[in-house]
Amino acid sequence: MPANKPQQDRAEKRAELLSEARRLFIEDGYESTSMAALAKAAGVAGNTIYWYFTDKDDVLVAVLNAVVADALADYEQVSTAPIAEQLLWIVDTLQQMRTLVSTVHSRATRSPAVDAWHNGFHLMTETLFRTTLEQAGLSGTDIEAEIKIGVFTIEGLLAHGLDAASTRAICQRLAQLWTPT
Amino acid sequence: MPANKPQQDRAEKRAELLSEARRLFIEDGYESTSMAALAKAAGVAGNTIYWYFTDKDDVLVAVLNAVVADALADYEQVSTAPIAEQLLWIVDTLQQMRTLVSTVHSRATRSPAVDAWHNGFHLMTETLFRTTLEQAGLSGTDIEAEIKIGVFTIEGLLAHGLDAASTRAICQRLAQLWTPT
DNA sequence: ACCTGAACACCGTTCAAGT
DNA sequence: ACCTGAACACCGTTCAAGT
Repeated sequence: MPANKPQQDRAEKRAELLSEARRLFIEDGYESTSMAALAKAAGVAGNTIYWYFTDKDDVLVAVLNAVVADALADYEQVSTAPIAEQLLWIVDTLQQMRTLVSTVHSRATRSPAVDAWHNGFHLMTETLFRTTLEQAGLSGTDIEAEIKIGVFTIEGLLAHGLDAASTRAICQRLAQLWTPT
Repeated sequence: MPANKPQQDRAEKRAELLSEARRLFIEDGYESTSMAALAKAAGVAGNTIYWYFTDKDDVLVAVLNAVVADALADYEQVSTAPIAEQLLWIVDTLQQMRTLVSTVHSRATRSPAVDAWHNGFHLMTETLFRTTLEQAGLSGTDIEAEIKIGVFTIEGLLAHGLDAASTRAICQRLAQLWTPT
């Protein structure tokens, strides 16, 4: 009868490990968090993690998905706001994974799993931008170039952690670029 | 009498180690190149490197300086070309350190030496952009925002290695943004 | 001053053994 | 199915010993 009970427990334990990983990766960084430290924080032996995740990069991908899922869940709040406000919101929301941006780029060159996640994230972001730009009535052959400029700028803002004033100015300049005169 | 002869030899040997490091870091990546592999390629014992460099990050900084120095030496060729051509040249030239871009961002969070280099590089690039934009007759309060957008876009192009057509389109769109109508 | 072999502390991961 | 202690191969770095 209880055919899904153990699965329930398994999912819960995985979620616990994931929660600890998310906290440690964001607080201390991916490289600074050893599998031993993660296991200790979760109260299990070092190698137990490998029963729930294939390797350390798999933990990273799970953390990234969790952070992005939370962000998307809150997106509706601003989905109808002006473009500049949307951009600012995206940067602020994803700022929590500031330290993970460089990690993703670094690991993507070595881990196929992280590379796949990175490609998917860019695809999603560019689709989001394209929709927004088209709704704003933008047209022309340069729309693809503008999307890339937008994505790269967001990525740069995330990675470098500028002060609030600069961040705001850049988002507004970017939005202005996309507002037909 | 030969007070500078040993220094000469020392500089040569350091240059040899640096040359091997530059090749290996760019070909195989920073993380994939162990200090042991670097030493073997240079024909010395593993720990000999530490007499010429303080640590692995110090080798990285030396490699980065060498690559940028070579690039700047060639810059005069295009310093009077149109802005779009200048941007394209910068991306093409620095493309050789494509794999190192993510490494720099990743290591900057852990190594003060790499962080210092990274800050200096951004300062240099932004100064270069500012000069170019002012010469182009651009003014306004948004000039700082535009510089950042430019730098982040270049960085994104370097890190992601887009195809030639996309790269060209983005550089032209960026240059167009900076050309007063 | 320069170079080395050997050791150190750490890392992600694997494996045989338990329940 | 799930968890563990112990081991493995590797890493950057240090140190005592040589010349």
